[in-house]
Amino acid sequence: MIEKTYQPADIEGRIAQAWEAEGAFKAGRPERRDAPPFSIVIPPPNVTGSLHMGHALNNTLQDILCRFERMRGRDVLWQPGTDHAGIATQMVVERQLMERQEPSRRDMGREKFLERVWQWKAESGGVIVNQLKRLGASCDWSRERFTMDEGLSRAVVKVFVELHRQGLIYKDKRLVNWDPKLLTAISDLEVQQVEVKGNLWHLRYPLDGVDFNPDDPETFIVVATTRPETMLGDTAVAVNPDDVRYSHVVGRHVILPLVGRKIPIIADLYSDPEKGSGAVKITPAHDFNDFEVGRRHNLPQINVLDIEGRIDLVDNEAYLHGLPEGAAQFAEELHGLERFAARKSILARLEELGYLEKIEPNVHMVPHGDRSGVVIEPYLTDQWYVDAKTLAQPAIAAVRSGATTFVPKNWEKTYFEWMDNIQPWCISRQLWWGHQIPAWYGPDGKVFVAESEEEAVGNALGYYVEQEVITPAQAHAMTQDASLREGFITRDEDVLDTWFSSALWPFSTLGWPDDDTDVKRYYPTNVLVTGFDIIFFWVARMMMMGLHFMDDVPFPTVYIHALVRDEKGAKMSKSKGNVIDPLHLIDDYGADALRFTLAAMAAQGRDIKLASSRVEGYRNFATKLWNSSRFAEMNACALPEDFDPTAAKQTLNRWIAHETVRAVRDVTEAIEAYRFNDAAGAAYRFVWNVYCDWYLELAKPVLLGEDSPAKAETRAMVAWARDEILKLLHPFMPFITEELWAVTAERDTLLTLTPWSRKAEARVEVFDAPALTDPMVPPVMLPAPQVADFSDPAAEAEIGWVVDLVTAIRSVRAEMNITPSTLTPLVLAGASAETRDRAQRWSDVVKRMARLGEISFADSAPQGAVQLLVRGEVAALPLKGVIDVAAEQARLDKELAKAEADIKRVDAKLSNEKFVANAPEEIVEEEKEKREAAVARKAKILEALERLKNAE
RNA sequence: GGGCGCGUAGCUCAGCGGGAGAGCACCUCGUUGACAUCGAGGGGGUCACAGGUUCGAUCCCUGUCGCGCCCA
Repeated sequence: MIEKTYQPADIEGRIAQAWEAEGAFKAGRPERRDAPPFSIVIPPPNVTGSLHMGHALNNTLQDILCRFERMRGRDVLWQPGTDHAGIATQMVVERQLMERQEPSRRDMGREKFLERVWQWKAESGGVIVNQLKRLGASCDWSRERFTMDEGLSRAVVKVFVELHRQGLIYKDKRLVNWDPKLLTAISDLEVQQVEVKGNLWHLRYPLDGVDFNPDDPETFIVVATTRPETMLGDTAVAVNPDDVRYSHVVGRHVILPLVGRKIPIIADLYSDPEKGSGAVKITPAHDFNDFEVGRRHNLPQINVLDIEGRIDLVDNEAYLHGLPEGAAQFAEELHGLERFAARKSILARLEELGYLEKIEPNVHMVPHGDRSGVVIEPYLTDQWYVDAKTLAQPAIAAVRSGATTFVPKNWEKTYFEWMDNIQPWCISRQLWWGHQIPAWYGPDGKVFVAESEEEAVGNALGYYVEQEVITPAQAHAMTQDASLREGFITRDEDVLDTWFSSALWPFSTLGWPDDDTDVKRYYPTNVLVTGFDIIFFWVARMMMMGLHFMDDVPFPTVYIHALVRDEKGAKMSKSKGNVIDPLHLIDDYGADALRFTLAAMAAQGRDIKLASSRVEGYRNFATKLWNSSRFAEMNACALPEDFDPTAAKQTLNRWIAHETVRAVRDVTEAIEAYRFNDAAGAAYRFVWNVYCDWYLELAKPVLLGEDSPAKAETRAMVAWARDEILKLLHPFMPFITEELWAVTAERDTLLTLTPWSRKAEARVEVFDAPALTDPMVPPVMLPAPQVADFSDPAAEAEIGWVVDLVTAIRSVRAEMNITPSTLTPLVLAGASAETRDRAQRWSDVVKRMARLGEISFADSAPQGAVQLLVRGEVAALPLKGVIDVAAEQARLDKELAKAEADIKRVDAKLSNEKFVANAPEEIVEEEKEKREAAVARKAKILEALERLKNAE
């Protein structure tokens, strides 16, 4: 029995358990061993994260595809899991330690701290996974993976070692985005540019060989800078080669104020004549652009900050090199000053000595760490890098050749732009939580990279024996006893960027490198579903690693979906400025309503601004579906064995079969094309505006009438169409459809494993060695194909007439303010034989739905009647005395004007020679038909007006 | 400064070469036996603006204005 009211909260948990108990979402179910696989890897959410609207959308769309393909008979693997989120997780645990007033990370040491992280992960790391389950995500949860798992860690080590061996991973001294609070390098993508009101300080750098005089511009050159404190590390002044103001000084030198270093004036295009003074100081160790300029001109790199962003000059060889007497004292005075304090101090000194020309307010972008919130320091350090440029080449080629395509296609441009300008990928992080880099150093700093410590130590000891640094006996002892080699051979302390492991996700989760059974079956995956902000994070890196290690793209299709405006609120709701929490929406309206809303709004290429009223609207849709199933149940509608909808006798039943087949086709094709909003829209309209509004209403007289073959057939058809609807909606609304599936009949299987109906026009082919990368391989478990091709234009014409007639009468009744209790007679004037037949067949229904009394026929409409045009014929409501003649006249006049306007417009077109000559034939034909129809309409309206006049 | 995208009904959004649609809101009517989380009917839009291409432009092109995002 179906419950009286639809209560999503009551069914969702129970249904989820049913799926779980059946193992419905497990990949490799025995009966699908020979089915073509369909696989998706989830873009692994951050283990510290919780479900936001973006996740809800992303996973709803993946789930629609997975459920759809599962119902089409494929062996679906939706691979779930989370990533270990190095910085974020480490920060969460550190905060926890602080709150509990426990020893800090550094106090407890690395090993103890990592234990605590794992403990945290065990206790709180699964939050988002459970939230995804509430959403209904049909992942194979038994295969859940974590980037720090043993298996995935082995993949990481193997990839690192192999890339290192191939020269694609190397150690280099370059500028990185340094977080002086977290004390680690971070990626470009973790840096946020924030607009800051600062200043542009104009500094006078005295020219070498002349006496500096602040009042004589001939004795100095002015440079403008936003970061005066970095002047300590300046190694040149650059001017634009085309800037005539400075051409005479190129090649000369300046003496760096305060410091006393003699540095050259160079010509470089980087210097923009329009900006500041046109001359710019070059600090290769503290600015990314300057770093490049420095490389072009072989400038020294002088780092003047320590890891915490404090001035670091004492014992700084690079800085002190070549400085005059007294430099050491100046160095001591500034040493240890925090960078912003140093700025003040340096500016004060410059001003005092006449080196500060002016201060100009300046708004500019300053990089901030998205986790720490502090200003990021471009910082010169030794880090590990991936040669991304080399790895990117095949990844670029794969998209150019179409081996991987983006949907929508315009995102390929973004992809290319990034890939073409890709920089070396800094993969080391100065953190503890993550994959520790498999590199060991000897006493001279020589690096040994290997998959295991034993191997690395063996290689190292062998090398140092050969170099006669140690004796073979010492080496042997060190091999045996790790404590003996302490301080001699040490492991790199750093860990790898989280994205390094995420890049391997499409194959590491399948068991690589330990077992390639699943790799063979499920790689490449069929599609990656993600937001565009993630193209750089995941798509590019997965492409590079997949192509390099699997020799194939990780996915032939990348579906990029819209962004749901998030917690910043600016876009969410103008009035409230609040986030909409998907879990609250699930509480309020059910997961199905939320999912359907997201799907319905997921039009390609547009952001989603979600209004909860939309969710409410789709919850009402779910209720509608629920109640229509109740109606079917109350009328004992059940599907008999071997029911063949195409063999139905009743026109109404043939009509709904026809409409159902069409809906199945529309929905199927839309999902195939990733047009989720069209799919949802087609299903919605069919269920509500076709099945509920008309089919069930038109079927009521039969269902409420006496038993007959027609009634039996109708009961069967109501049930058949309902089942088709449940299947059609299941990918979108899995919970309610599964529940209704269970309570409306005895079922062999869960709905989620029930075959999808075959769409019309699909090629009926036996599954035969398809390309496994084709996401739209025909399914193997196909039901009766004859249904797919069914179509009945005659039934469509007849029911269409009924619908039009009822609608027209209702409309005019409302317009004339005729109360529902007034039953009006209907006269069909000059009706064709076909119309007479139809009218007789549908008399009961039309009477009931249009609130009619008797239906009769006449040659022409009675005098003083309201006359309606239904499919070219006149339907008259004799309402003498009831209607307002003047109002009816006005109504007809309006219609007449409309018809005349139509004729005029079409005539304008048809009389245009160019239109007739240039427009496609079918368009011209269409216009002619439109004209004929309008002319006929006009004639009928004129007749009607005439009769109205006579009535007066 | 460069790139991408968006300005369509009061609100949130579809459509995108041949006289514009949905959900919500609004107005009128409805206690008929699936459903008031409902039913019937209705009002409401020079599709930002200006040019151009075209037989024809909300849709394609150019520019302007407004807004958003990404990258410098």
